[in-house]
Amino acid sequence: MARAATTADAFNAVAEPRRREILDVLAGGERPVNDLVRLLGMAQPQVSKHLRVLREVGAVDVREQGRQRLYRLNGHALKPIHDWVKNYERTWSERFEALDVVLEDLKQKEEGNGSE
Amino acid sequence: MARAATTADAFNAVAEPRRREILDVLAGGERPVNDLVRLLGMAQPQVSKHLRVLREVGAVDVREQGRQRLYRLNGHALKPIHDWVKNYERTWSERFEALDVVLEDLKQKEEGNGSE
DNA sequence: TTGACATATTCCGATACAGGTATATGTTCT
DNA sequence: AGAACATATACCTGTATCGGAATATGTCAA
Repeated sequence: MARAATTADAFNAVAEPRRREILDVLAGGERPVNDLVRLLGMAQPQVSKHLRVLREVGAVDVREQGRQRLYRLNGHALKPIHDWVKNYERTWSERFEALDVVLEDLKQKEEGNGSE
Repeated sequence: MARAATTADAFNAVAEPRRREILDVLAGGERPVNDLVRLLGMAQPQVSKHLRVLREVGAVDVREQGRQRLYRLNGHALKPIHDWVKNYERTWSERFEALDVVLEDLKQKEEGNGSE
């Protein structure tokens, strides 16, 4: 078995920095392909290919308008990533560390009550 | 050029589901390799290999103890992922959508003041 | 219809992965 | 020293990628 396909899920699709850049631009609103080509300075075929991957994982939607294709962000596809990574926020956030202290404290008291 | 190395950054390292599983276990505390092998039901060499990748991107630290190597989570390496994805939270969170409405409203009023 | 424009697809070559299996390295115990 | 244990590394194979270049598909305009 080789590495999972880039289209396997959002995690794999978004591992490519260029695709994140594309999403970052689309976060500002719907865009035709050529806008992305100009704004990101990448070749048109590569943009189309990256967009295909993003479409396959549901991170973007397309709409046809004349000879243009307008791409729009669909952030829903990124929710699983957020859901997973947010559980690690405590490892660097002071706010969560403080919360951990409180919870640990409560736990101590509970144990005290239970045993005495 | 081929796909970026799995060790290129946390995004690539974490695109592999097995490696996320490993981190999820380590979130519960320090563990020797064999614990991971048993808990995740994967072959020992694969676990070692995944741990190497996670080490190279700084997502885990190792500590030697006798013949064991205790691996510990280092969530800091995941912060860039969180920082990136959290900006998309508005696309699925009702709370953020409500905030967007408020901000849009403020913007309208400002424009009104400016032009009259 | 011909041409200009917008986008997608195809073919290429190089690269690196992931799992499997075998083996190497290092440590503890007797 | 030798055996048992814990972990890491090496080698193999199939596969999917990425960028580049060329080309195909589709739409509008004169």
